[in-house]
Amino acid sequence: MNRPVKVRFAPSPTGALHIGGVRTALYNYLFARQNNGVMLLRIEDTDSTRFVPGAEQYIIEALDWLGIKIDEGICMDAPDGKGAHGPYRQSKRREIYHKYVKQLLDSGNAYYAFDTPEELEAKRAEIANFQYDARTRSSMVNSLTLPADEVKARIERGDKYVVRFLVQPDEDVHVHDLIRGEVIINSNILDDKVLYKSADDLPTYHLANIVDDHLMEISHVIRGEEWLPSAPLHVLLYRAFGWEETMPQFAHLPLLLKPDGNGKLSKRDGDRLGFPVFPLEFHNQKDGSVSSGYRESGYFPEAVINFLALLGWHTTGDQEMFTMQELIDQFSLDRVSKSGAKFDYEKGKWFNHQYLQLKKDDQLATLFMPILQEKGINADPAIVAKVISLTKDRVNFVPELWEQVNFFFQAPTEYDEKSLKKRWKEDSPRHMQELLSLLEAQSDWSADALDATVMPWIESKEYGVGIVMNAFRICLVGAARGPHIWAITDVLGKEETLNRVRHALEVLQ
RNA sequence: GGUGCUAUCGUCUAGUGGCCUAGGACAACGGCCUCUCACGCCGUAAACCCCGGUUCGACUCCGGGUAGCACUACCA
Repeated sequence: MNRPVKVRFAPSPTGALHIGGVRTALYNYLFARQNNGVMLLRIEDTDSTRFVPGAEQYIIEALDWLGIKIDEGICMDAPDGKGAHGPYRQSKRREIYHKYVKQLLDSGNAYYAFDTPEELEAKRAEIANFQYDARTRSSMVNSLTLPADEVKARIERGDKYVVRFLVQPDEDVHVHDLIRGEVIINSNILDDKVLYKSADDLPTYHLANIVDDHLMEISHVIRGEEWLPSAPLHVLLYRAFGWEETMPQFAHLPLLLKPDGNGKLSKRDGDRLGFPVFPLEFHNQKDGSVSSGYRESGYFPEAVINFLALLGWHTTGDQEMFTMQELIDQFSLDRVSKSGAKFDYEKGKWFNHQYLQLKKDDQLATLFMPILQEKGINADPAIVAKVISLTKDRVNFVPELWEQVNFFFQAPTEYDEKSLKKRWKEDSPRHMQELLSLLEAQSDWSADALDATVMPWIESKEYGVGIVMNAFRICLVGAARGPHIWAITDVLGKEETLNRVRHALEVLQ
């Protein structure tokens, strides 16, 4: 059966979008685009207790920043969703779920259960590995054990109840996974999952997910590996609804793991190791916490995409740099690895370095200007672009440019001690005095002309190029670093250069 | 505990029975370049989890171990 490709990304608005979620969204997007399919965004807000204000907007903004475009559902230009299958927020779909829960109840695939959370808890404490299933449901309080009229009476009286899925025992359930192949799980280990919660009159993930994917005509469910254990339940649900024919194909993605140690990557790991685990900075309105983001850290979206795409997927060959279009062209689910990938932040930095080198100097200047202004510097964009061209190859991020270029805009007020110790010699003041006189007389300030004046002078005096130039550098920069010296004098100009030498001569002895 | 998934350099991975004395990238280390710091370039070190089996031949296939991970909620 060849259905049009339609995938969905269905996050819960419970906080900032985790980087693992971003990768899931990315793989969905790549798959959709490659197959001329549709990418849908649905908000799974069926847990009213975990709802975080602003999280949904955050998700939309993050995907937009990364260039993951949404064709249907909630998106930037349609905050309430666009498409023929709305609403796209599960909390707005209560009536729809009511209808389908009833269908399951009527067909005998689900039943009412009156056990309270406390009773269940007690049961779990009492019986090790207690599971609500074929073995135990007969000893619980539900519509299978209660007389029909009492069930009716309880419901009418307003007793709290949940609806549970009736799982038939002793059956091998087959799940065909596009990445892992055939996964077989016996129904005995499945419990009678709650499909409908009493607490907030909303379905659980399992029910809502199946109903929505069916109604929204999803062809492929590409999601994290944490869902693999419940995939058989989902298959059973499709069957119970009579939707097996159009059941989506499944692909369960490997998890993103901690850079060190074991376990999946968490927000805490980012805090602990000093890197963001969220695409954008997030201000949690619920608990007041602030989490750093890739965008605010100076990452380019292309770099994040490239980095993430390769964490769990690779083609044959040695290509490392991929544009979004190349990823779309080359992506394939059967080349997604089966094992989890440790999150290697260092490689992420390298990707950003590569993309930064690819940018034009004036683009970088535009990005850097606000940072300069923050430092109280109003510079000519052309000069900024010029100094960036001299220094960009030594940084990974735009904000790092500051420490590379600051001396172009601010004369050194103090001099790096280590540099002085190593490069400021006993003769340096005398050398600089002589150099000063030489440069004062210099009319042509071009790099070539300066070189033609200074080098022969050093040679004739036998001072040593390194000795003089490094001392000169300390005068101009304040430390032993920076681009080629004539590139620096070129930007500084004659007067500023001379002033810096004079100042150094006053301060340094 | 139960169930499932997974297993190549420190990390991300290439490898689909002979092309493998296992390739690339990040990180590490060394060298070159050089007025400095970087970048860049060149190079070095670094891996097939273990044990069986199948086969003329296993990193590749099968079985068993082991280890890691995930799930095991009226959370998603």
